[in-house]
Amino acid sequence: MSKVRRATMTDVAREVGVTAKTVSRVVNDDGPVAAETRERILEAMGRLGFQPNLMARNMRVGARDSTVGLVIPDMGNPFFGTVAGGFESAVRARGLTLIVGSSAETAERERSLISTFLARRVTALIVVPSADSDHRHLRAERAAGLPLLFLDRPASGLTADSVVSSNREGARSGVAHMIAHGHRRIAFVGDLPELYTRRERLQGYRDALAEAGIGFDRTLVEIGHDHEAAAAAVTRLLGARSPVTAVFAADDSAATGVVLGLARLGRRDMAVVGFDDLPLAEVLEPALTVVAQDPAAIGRAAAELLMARLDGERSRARTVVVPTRLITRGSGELRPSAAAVPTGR
Amino acid sequence: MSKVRRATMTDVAREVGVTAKTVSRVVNDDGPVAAETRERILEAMGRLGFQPNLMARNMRVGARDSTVGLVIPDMGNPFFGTVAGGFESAVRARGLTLIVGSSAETAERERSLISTFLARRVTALIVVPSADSDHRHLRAERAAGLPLLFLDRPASGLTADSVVSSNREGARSGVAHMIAHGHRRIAFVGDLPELYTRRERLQGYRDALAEAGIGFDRTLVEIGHDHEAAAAAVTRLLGARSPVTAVFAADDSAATGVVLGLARLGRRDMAVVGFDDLPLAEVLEPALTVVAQDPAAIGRAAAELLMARLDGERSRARTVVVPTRLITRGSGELRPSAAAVPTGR
DNA sequence: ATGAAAGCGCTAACAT
DNA sequence: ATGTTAGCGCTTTCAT
Repeated sequence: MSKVRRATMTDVAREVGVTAKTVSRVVNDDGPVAAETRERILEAMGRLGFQPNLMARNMRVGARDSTVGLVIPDMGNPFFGTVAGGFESAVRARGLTLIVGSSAETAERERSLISTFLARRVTALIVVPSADSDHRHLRAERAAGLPLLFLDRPASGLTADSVVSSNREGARSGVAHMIAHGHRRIAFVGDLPELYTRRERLQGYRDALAEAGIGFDRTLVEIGHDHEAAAAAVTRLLGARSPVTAVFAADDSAATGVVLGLARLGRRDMAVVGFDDLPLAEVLEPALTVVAQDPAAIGRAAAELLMARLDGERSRARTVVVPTRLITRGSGELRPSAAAVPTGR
Repeated sequence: MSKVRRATMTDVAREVGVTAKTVSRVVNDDGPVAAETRERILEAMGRLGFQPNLMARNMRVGARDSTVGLVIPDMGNPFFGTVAGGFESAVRARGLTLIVGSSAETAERERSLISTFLARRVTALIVVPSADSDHRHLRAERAAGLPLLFLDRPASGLTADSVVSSNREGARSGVAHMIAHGHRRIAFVGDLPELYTRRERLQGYRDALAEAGIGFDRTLVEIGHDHEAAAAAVTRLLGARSPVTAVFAADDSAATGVVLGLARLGRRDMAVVGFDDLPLAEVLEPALTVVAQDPAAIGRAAAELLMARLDGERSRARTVVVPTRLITRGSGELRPSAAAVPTGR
């Protein structure tokens, strides 16, 4: 019952009366082995419950560990979970295993995780950078040929491959959608201003306004880092002298809060478009129109980029932009309500 | 730019003019080193970008790999993601890293992942079993002292530690809640019958009925494996000669489908209680009453159990049941509507 | 077709 | 305070 030594190749070899090398040949299908010897070795392996020690193998072969290190802000966030899943299923055929950790959006935990992963000699490193992190310390790794990839947000202080959503264009299309339905006073509710994704989406919002010749009003831009903050923001926006008729919620947390705030106010007449799809979006009343990201595709794109690097592709750093898609369900198609339309001059 | 050899302890030692062992002493804070030597070693380490090779260390120390292998059905599912996150933050202080893979609910992928993890010599193994898997093959590992833990569902063919939600009692309380509000015809909509969690929750449903002296009617038990199936189930249940007045949705997918189905029918008068909380639950109209699980607590409980085992606890297999909590928000408190109440005999 | 020796990077157990 | 030797489990290289 106590921790017993696992069978090694040498154990198996001794059982059969051969050398470890011969067992190794059987295990790796490498070099000739007499059919009968192979039989006996396989039998002994089964009997002893032998499993080759991957650590030892990787070490001797001088190969890196057959893992890919992944640093994400939060494992409970289905967006990152789905990205990770898409990545994992794309690389598993190659014998790569995923090793993950949460940075909790802090630069310090991010660094400590990266450092653990490097110590493990991961085959490649994927990072979703936290807001205040700096990646210059990875330059040496990059120079040494370690495939490095940044996800959802670009690296800072370092040029490297990255995969991101089409944040700007996605946001632009979502806002343009509401403009096309007659809205001119459209609020932007999003995460903290230092976040890359928020900045990009805010740009997209401004792009859409500019295209339509609508002036940018900074009082319509609110921070809604969590549900309650976003709900409060909506209340403020609707209580203003010249209230908005539509809201663009730049991430799922903001969208949830906006919907919540509107529900509390009993307002069903506001147009809303969210960024990032929500499982219950179609159940809401009105059903929520969103700019959907494709997290599984992001994971797959990351896998492809990385595998190309592992296959020796030496081209310069690439950024893959994964398209978003507007899913219209009702909330974005509401026309400006009479009640909310400014009384005019 | 090509894959360059990483600096080793010997490289550092040579730089400084000492032996690898001395460098090792500095790195591991193990044994005395002259202050000045230490300085020079640290300097050289920095200059060469030395990072100790964890694989080599683990191997020499005869320790297992400092990782915990985790097999979950789906990384994109926030429930499992949050469990994993809770576990990870609890074990990180111990220097353990999480290595994960998705089984996609298939026994075959589950086995292949387990096998990869064993080959890596993980320190412990955590598995969320897929419906048709068999864990007898892990008996030898267990006997050899590998800490083994089953999550969310028990192992099959093997006695081992496990952590589960209080599925039965949680479901009982959710259904009892609706009974307390006057409902007697309550439907059960859940996942496929072979799933452990569904079976337990169905038992809880029956417990609640029995307590209230309400007969069990198998025609009120429906399968809603995905949203659409659950929505269709609701339509059937309401179209019956003697329609239900309340629905217990035994998992989040069923709950989403039930809410969706009711919305399509325009029925706001049905009591609904879901199992497992949903991010938008409070935004629904009426807001969704749920039996909430506590995935982070499940992860922490798993970490504690496992760490106790690593510390040598040899007691027999334990099952930790993590409590659920009824969150009342409105949908479970609706009284049976006149329209839906059976006309009586 | 099989084996012997050496070594991957590190550390345990002894020296000195 | 530092060094030597040996070996973790495996594979490479070269013999036989």
